[in-house]
Amino acid sequence: MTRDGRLLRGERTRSAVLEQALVLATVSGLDGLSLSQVADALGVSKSGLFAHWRSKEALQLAVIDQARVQWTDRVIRPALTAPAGVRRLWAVHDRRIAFYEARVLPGGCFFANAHFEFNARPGPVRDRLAAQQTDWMTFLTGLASDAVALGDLRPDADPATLAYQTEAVGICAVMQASVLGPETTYRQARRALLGHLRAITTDPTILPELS
Amino acid sequence: MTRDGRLLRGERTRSAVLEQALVLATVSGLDGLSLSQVADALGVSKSGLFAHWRSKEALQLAVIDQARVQWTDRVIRPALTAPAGVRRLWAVHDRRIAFYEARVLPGGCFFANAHFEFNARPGPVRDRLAAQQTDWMTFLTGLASDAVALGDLRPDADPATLAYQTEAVGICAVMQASVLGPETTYRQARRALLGHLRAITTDPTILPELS
DNA sequence: TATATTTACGAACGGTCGGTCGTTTTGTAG
DNA sequence: CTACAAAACGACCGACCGTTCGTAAATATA
Repeated sequence: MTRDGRLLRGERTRSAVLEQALVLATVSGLDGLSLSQVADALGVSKSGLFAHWRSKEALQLAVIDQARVQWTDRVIRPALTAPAGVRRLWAVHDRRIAFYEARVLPGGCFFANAHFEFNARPGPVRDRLAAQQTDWMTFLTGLASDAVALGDLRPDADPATLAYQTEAVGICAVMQASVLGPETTYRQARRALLGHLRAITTDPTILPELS
Repeated sequence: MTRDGRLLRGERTRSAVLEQALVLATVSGLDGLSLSQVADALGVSKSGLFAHWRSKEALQLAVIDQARVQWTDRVIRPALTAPAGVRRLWAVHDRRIAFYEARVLPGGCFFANAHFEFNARPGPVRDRLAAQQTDWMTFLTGLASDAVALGDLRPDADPATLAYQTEAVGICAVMQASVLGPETTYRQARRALLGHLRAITTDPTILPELS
């Protein structure tokens, strides 16, 4: 247990900076972000940031980790309360859309923004983003696989394809929301996946109705 | 017919700049792009660019138009040779994936990258990107609608949902290609949509086999 | 030839960027 | 109170940004 007030202060500002940087990164981009921007938004000095991170890149990597923590807390963990199988896969998708709906991040989805920003720029940032993406797809594929193994889905359903479709519908949602309007888009995003799941499930009664 | 060699020279460099800027924008971003970068890549002077576009923003808008022309030439127009109906919708998707596969743009998809870069930044650039996106979705919805009207698809198929799913699978493809590998991803992207189309068509024989 | 017109250039500007450094402030420990 | 350690600051650096401006080169017209 840390009782040193100096360290406590450091950790407090450190986490405040990460939170703010995560928000700003979804608007200006993870690279478009400027350190002055972050510092000014928090009323701290730019040079003070270098006491916590040696370079901008180090801060960017920390922001990625922060985004992952947020995603786990607000999307994955709540969804894990649903029973394993197709209902849990649906819960993850539903929570994800709810996360977008709640406008937690003004720029929509940190991972989508950052991924498209860095996917053609080799380096540690791109690598970490890619790792997050593979982890996420592995997670989704595992959920789909469980749903098949538990008999919730027809045995010929391909977990990889289902994971791909789930991710596709989710990404497309956050992409279109700012253009076609959130309400229409998110309804469409739920309808598209739920309709598909109901079509391949062995027991439609365990899934919510199409609205 | 313009015969003035001065104007001809201007148009030549103008289009060369747009072509180069489009390529670089998919790597560095439409805003991350720097004018020196574009100028150096072509061996022209940075100040010379301002003879053609009054500001960086004007160039960005021109690049968007250039990207639209390229997209029309390489995706839409070739697909229009397919017979109207579900085959044409499939042809558009297939050509789109082929466009990604051909690595025409090193950063994957200009519109996806630019959209995620600007979707939270109000201004003329965002507005034009949004307009392109609505046009594209209108186009896809029209194709789906035709497919229903022609009797290629079951009458209860919803064109808007089908357009949404088509776009989702396409976007997800270019997103995942750099992470999961192009071959797997693009096969998945084709399989996902083709499987869905075959499931809702009235005559599966007019569509290619699932591979 | 002389004169416009258009494209393209080099030099320079103010501003912002990421980053460094020495110092001050804040808190702990003897 | 003194000595020390961590956090935060202000001033400053070189590099690059988008942009402006006066000028030279190329091409048209007379």
